[in-house]
Amino acid sequence: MWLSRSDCNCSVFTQTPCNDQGIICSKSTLIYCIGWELSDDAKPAMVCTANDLQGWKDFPKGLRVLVLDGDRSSAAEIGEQLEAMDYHVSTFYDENEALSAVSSSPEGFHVAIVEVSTSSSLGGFKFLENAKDLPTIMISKNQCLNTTMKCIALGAVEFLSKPLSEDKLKNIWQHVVHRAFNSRANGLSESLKPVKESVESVLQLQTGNEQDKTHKRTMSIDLENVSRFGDNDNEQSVCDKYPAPSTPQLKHGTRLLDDGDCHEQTNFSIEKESGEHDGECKSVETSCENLNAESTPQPTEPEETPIKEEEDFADGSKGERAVSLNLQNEKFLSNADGHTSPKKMGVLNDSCEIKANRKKMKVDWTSELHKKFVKAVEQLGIDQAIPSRILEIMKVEGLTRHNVASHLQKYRMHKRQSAPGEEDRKWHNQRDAMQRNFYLQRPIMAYPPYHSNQTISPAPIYPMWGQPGSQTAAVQIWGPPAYPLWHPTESWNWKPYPGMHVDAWGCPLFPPPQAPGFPFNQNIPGLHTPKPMDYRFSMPRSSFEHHPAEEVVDKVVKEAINKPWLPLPLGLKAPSTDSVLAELSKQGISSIPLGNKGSSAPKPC
DNA sequence: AGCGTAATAT
DNA sequence: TATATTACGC
Repeated sequence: MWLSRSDCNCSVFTQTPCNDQGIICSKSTLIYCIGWELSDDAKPAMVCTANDLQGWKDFPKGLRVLVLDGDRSSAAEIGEQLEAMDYHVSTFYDENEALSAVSSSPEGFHVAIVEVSTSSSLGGFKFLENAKDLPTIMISKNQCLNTTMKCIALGAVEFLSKPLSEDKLKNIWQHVVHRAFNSRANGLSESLKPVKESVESVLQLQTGNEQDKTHKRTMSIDLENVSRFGDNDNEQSVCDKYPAPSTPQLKHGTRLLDDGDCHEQTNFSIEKESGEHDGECKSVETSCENLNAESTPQPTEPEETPIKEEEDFADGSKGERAVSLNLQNEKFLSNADGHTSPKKMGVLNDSCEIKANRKKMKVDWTSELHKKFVKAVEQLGIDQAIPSRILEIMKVEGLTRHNVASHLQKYRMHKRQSAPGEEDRKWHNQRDAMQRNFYLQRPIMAYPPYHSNQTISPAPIYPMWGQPGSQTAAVQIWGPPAYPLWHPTESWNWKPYPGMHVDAWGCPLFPPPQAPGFPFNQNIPGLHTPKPMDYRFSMPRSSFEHHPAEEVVDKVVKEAINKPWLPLPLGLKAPSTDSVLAELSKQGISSIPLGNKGSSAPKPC
């Protein structure tokens, strides 16, 4: 059985197969409709029986729409379309008339549709700026991104291109409901309450709350009863910060951030959809997090735990938030998905913070924490260093034996894989690379992968949110990042020459060359070998970026260095002492501190 | 039960 | 990628 659009006027309902209980409205649909997401326990509520659909009967009939279009024929056409949908239409050709109508009768309109023309007057903008209490949809014949952006920036809830179709118009009620549910509690105007209550009422019926069935009524009636939608106080309503969902069918300027995987207009994947709403419906997160909280064990003192929590973002990628402990201050890493949008910044953190306490948490092995760890390991000695004892010595609240075991596993692996004295640098370099990468790429938003290495791109049809060479663009558009960048003094990862610091794996040996096999790879033709001075500014040289030959050589050389007691692999000759010394001399190294530190020295067989 | 390790998941 | 989780053998 399928839910057809005609069965339910809520036109964003996705068509979802269901069991014989009735009709399943998708999760995303409900988010759109009601502004909050039902918990897993309440999932049966998403099963709409034919009877329940009565609650939405005639919805959204009666929506009062103000139309402002200087072009009379165009205005008439829009009016006809809207009336055909049982909306009540008030048409204006002049922004001043429209504004005075709104101010004299604020209860008269639920939503405005305003034409903005690039050629003639700026009346549309004037109306937009002066009727902030009214959810306003801007329309234009020209799909100019600049205009679109301006409209949205000025507070429009949506931008639609003309000609308007029924598909475009039938979802405009969402903006009304969205505003009703997303105004601050203290800013919720009396006129919004009926809308909210109506929706709640119907939804409670759907959740099987029998006692509410007596209050069953249709949305069309409730919309008629709404007096007005404006906020009474001067406080900016939340909806200004979280625009209502765009009409799903449309691919216009406001959805340029789509990463190319736009689905059929009414066929959103639940995962993606719910992700997109992470930032828009606070109550969505609250409800589902409560559930998560019950199943996810919490640290005894979360505020003292070096914990990160992961956040899912719209594109499925994740960001992390570090909730710091007694070791350092809280720092936000924000999302690394490059998909940041204004609606996800700033106030949005409210919901994110709620979320923060729910999800699995990661230990952020910061420099200091790692130091503590290493200190404990060294104190215990390599033989006695077992997770439980390390944990005892570290005395970090919130840290679990499992955390330590996991870190210990990695620690030992690194010790095994790295040459003595090289470990430290290697460890640091890895994090260096990662975080340089993080720093460089973070501001790049929604940048197609095939552009990633492009330094000169053709004039884009749409603006890029950031690209190599213009990374500041995104920041300029959306304001400063919501996350502080890594602070050098706080992080071991930003030391200019991390290898010179002995706070991790062992004793540093050399200034950081590009790869362990420094005497060799520099002689391989075609390999880019930055000078030491370039080191800090070069892009991270992960194994993925290495030339395959370089990677192989690195591996072989590393092996040879790690296990000098083994014969050299076939085809690899030991460098002559002279060549090594010459190379070292070239790099400004006159002596080699071969002394290894403590137990980290490998014992030859 | 705790540990080490490897594989796998997040 | 880093870290967590899991499975397994000890």
